[in-house]
Amino acid sequence: MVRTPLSPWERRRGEHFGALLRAARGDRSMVEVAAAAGVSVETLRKIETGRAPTPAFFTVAALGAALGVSLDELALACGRGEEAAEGMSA
Amino acid sequence: MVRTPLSPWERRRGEHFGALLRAARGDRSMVEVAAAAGVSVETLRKIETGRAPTPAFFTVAALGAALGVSLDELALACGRGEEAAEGMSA
DNA sequence: TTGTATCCCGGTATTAGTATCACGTCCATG
DNA sequence: CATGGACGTGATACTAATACCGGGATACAA
Repeated sequence: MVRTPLSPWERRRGEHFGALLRAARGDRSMVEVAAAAGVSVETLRKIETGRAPTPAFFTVAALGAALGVSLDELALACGRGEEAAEGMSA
Repeated sequence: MVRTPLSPWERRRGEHFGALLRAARGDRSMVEVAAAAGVSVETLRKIETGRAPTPAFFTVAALGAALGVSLDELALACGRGEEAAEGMSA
């Protein structure tokens, strides 16, 4: 076992992350946003449903651009309460 | 063969992305930043050298938090090729 | 009813990310 | 010179993300 098998909280973070994206999608259809972001509808669905808890950075960036949401806010909303934000002693 | 085998410009984007992270790391050591971000040094090295052109979103988020850089700026600096790929022939 | 459009889920296939191991190198220190 | 730190690279292992395929359910219009 060499790779980290996705912690439970990572799964939950993925669900929350997908919920944020779905909320940002609003009334627009998945096909609409997926096409705008340049990803497949299946991928968008998996991310929104949390079945893809840790999507690629540029995938999220494209979705964020298509949805008009900030990546920093997304990361902040999902990464809070985790050591991912440590090291800010600067 | 169903997955997109990473376009050449995606590879270049990954190199540029890694260069940005390395620049943001400054004089700090890889071990330092990798530990702060919660990723392995090898992963950070691969991302910086561009051998991992499309890292995970939260990995980038952790690195961005450890380095004190904005995810939006990172995506903007590298993701501009997203829509530019339509007319980018070079 | 039929047709269309949206959403949703299962499986499948391939690539890619992440982590560990082992090697070598450079530089600074003892 | 020897040692230790950090950097770099190659190989290896395993999980995960992405895309494609088929299915289904619901809602609305013709």
